[in-house]
Amino acid sequence: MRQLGIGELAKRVGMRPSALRYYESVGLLPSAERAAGRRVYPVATVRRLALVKMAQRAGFTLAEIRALLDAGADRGATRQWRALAERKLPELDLFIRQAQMLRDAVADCLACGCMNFDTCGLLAEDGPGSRPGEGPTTPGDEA
Amino acid sequence: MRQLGIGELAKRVGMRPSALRYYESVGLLPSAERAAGRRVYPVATVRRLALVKMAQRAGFTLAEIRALLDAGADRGATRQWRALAERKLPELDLFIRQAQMLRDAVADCLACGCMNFDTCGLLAEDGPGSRPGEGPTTPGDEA
DNA sequence: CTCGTGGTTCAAGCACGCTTGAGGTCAAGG
DNA sequence: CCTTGACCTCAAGCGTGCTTGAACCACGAG
Repeated sequence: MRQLGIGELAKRVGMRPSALRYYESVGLLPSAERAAGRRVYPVATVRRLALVKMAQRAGFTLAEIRALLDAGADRGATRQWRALAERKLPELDLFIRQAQMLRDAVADCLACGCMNFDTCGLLAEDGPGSRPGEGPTTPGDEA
Repeated sequence: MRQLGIGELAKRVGMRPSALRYYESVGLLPSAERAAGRRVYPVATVRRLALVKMAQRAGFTLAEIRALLDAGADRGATRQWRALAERKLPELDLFIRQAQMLRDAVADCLACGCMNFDTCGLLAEDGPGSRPGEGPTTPGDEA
């Protein structure tokens, strides 16, 4: 069984078939081969989708993920991929650090028995508030 | 200057005033004091908003964040907060691990000179695909 | 006094990421 | 044969998280 139907693929990656069709429609998945009209996926797609989900949770938009995955499809796209990747790496780092801070905050708050974030003594007076490297929403961003 | 106008607060946290009004409207920020009809925020709000952004990036919905922040407002909410926090902690951990995997994947791909994720040899054949603890969504699959 | 700036409310609109519904095809099984 | 069920397409709908627009108010500078 090196090929998967859409239902089975969906089950494997924990999504709904409709989501996979949607991904195809927006170019995040290549148009799947059809057998008797039905989509048939190579098993490798599971991997691709795992990457997609990971990137998504890390705050990438589907468009960005598509850019990352598709790079290399033509020459010059590689350049784009490197650019995007290099731009995103520090963001990703920042993001991980923040996630850890949040995790620790939640854990500490649970441990210290305080009632919430705001009130928690462990969290008092430290925040920078505005961070560099993630400027005010800079919209003209993606393609 | 221990008080901030909405514009200034927005600038400090890198958001738009409209977003802050929206947060107030959905109860994520307490209804701000008014001076001559205008919202005036204590500086501490900067911290609260930093927490909000952090949690948001970590995949919490605004409703969940509100729950986390507001817990303690009344008795019994504390129970809820603990429950939510305990439920979210492992999620947060999983999430951080995944973010790190992604980060490393991106970094490795950049380093190895491959063209993209899919093609990258460093990433070949390892994925579990479906993870436990985040089950296959299973809501009466399709029609 | 008038203007500009920056605030107010409320309703509507938008982008993203899917889901749902209508209407149809195909293949196996009772 | 005829139903069942998984799949197909296409269009419309939905939840979240804001933004935008219209219409109005308040304050300070020129």
